[in-house]
Amino acid sequence: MQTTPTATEPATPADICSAPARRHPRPDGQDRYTISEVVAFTGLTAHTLRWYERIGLMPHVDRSHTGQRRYSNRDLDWLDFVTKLRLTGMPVADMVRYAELVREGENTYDERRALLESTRRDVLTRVAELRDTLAVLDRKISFYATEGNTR
Amino acid sequence: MQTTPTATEPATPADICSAPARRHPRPDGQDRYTISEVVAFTGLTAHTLRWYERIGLMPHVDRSHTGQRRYSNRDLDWLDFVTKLRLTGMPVADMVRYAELVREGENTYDERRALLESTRRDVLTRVAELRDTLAVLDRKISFYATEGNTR
DNA sequence: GGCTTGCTTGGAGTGCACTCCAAGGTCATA
DNA sequence: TATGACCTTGGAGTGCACTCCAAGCAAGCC
Repeated sequence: MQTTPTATEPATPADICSAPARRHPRPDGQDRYTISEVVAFTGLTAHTLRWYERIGLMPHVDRSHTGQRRYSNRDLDWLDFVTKLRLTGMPVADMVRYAELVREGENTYDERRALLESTRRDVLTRVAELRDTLAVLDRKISFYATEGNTR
Repeated sequence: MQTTPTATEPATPADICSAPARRHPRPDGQDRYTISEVVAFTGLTAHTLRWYERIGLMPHVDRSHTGQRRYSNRDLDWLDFVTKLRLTGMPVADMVRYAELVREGENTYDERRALLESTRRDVLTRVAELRDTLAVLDRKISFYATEGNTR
């Protein structure tokens, strides 16, 4: 899963001074975060995080001795990646498929690469479409800006 | 509504030789298309076209003497634009708002421009996000391509 | 005239991605 | 040890953007 020990930026400071130093930013923590800390990091809701786990999009999250979730930096990396995939418009089902491949081990490298390459193509198409749209928007905007100096 | 008489490319030829010359490609037709012709043009379904009209996303489509829809080139231009907006991820409600402004006339130019400019900003953000994602994908893909020469 | 194909409507149904709820257990601080 | 914020679960609910359905009218062809 080629997880690099990514040092992320301080992220949203949120209410860092109201509570007794809730230890928000990722870098200075150890490797066990509560669900609400992960919420603060990723911008996902707790509901969504639990849901991701239910549908098999998260590789088993560790638990405290009382059964509460404790996310690792590795989990956070995974969530970052999933978030990126999500905003390409990739369906959750496909992401689950990828997660399965990761669980299955190294002999799925080929299929994983194929999946990512297909996603890559989709992204390129999407970018091209957006550029097109941008051109249309610019034409309309400049029309409204010049012609539309009403009042 | 600054509708330019856009001459579009031949689009999908479809089953142009099976039926008695169904007059598919836009350019050579006059200004009245049936719903199924519009389906062939836009790739939208008839359901969606009727739904767009119901929710106020279409500026009143003309009807035949028996009440069937007859779309004009102007309508087709509008649909092209709507389709572009749609794939920026703009919510349909916002597009309806824009359609309302168009119906209200020239004194809404300012608001229309503001709406399009905000959309434009969204598109730029989106493109930047996609570029980011592309970088991540490329890293992973090249990892799988080199490291992953299993078998 | 009969058949097929296409169009009409209001309203109900679908699929996706969350999003929320109730009921209860846990944790940190005063 | 009590208070209040936080966490747990399964299952139900939500919002968006379609998508489909049934019932019926209309047009073109044999």
